[in-house]
Amino acid sequence: MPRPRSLTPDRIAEAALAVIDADGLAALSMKAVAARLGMGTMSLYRYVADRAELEELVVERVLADVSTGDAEGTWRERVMTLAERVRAAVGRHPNALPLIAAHRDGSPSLARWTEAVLVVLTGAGFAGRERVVALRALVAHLLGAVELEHRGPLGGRSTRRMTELAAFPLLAETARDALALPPDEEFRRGLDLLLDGLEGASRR
Amino acid sequence: MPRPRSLTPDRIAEAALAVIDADGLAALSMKAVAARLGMGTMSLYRYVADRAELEELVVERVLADVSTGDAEGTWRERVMTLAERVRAAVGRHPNALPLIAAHRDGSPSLARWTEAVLVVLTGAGFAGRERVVALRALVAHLLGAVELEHRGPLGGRSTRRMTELAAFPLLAETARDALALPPDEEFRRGLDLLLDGLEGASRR
DNA sequence: CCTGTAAGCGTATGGGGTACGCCTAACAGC
DNA sequence: GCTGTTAGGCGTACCCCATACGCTTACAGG
Repeated sequence: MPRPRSLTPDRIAEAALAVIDADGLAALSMKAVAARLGMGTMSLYRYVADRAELEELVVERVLADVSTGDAEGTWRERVMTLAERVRAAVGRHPNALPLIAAHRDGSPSLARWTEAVLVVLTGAGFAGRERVVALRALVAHLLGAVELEHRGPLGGRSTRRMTELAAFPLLAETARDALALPPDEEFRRGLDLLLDGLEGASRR
Repeated sequence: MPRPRSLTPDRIAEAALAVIDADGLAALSMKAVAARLGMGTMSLYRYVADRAELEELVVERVLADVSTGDAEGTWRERVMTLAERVRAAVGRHPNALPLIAAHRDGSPSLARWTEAVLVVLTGAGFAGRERVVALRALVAHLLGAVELEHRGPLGGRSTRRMTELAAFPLLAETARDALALPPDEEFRRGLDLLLDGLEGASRR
């Protein structure tokens, strides 16, 4: 038969991710990815329909690293573990975060992850609307926490600037406190607050 | 003196928001905004340094609508009210959500809102690291919930598609349950879970 | 009026995504 | 090995975008 394909979706995603990690999301272009693969720009279109599809490959590549097995302990410990795995995967490619937010609904790996969370929640006694609310609260919390961690406002550059805002004294004070709080601990304690609430709901 | 300015930042933000509301975020361009203001493209640059600054104007315009006064009741009711006001403001311009996520740290209105939340939290007994964690958890939850509400996966088009995923039975079942849950109720109940957890922490 | 200042804008540059069509590499069967 | 077929690789061209630069023009004070 004819000439064999020289690229796999995975190799393409890897190249795109390399561009994003090295030079930021703004540097992602068909040209840059093709160059890193040693091809001309238009050759990429043999493998992806358009830029959006390339972005989806990237997102899936990042989220495919998230394992959904081996979570041990009580249901809340297992939820925590699953959440931390997503956080870790995203943390490996923080520049890709806006892509992940934009394309997460198309990711099979995230669907797999969500199913795993639902297994745990169901085992904990959640069902029907309670379960919907619990799942969405967890996902919202995770999504927002990851976004906050990597895109201000209370975490780094802009936090430092906030410590000087005389007009907002509590904000300045809280920003100072925030600088001393390691991100891991902050994430864990924030999620613990939600899990406390969920535990109350599961007993009701 | 010389010729007077014919535009205000507010009029510019309004025009940009009109483009976004009518034709989506992808339609936002210097040209489209200038056209809506009855000017040539380059005239806009007399008022904003670049596209990023225009986007900041849009974000500030959306968030300036959020009132930080008049919140009544217990501290958790007041936090709920403040959160719902942000959700309502964003809901008025859902297409602008990615911009808000990108530029929220530059918004004075959001700083004002954050200060208001901190006043309530401080009044409830939160201080130091506890307060940092509480604030960040609330903001993360709000940010994530708003994003989930307006950009899938459990809310609309893609939710409907998920009801048919045989490979993920719980996801399909949960998606079906989600379709019957009004967004207002979902938001309120999700935030209530977190507030339950915060209430426990405030008593400790 | 005349002049200085800043508003308004036309043009040009450099980049991006991608439709289209050519050339050619690689394989199957003979 | 020769040949025909198929799809890979890519050059060109188009349109849209942001924006640097410099010209032209409107206005206000002398």
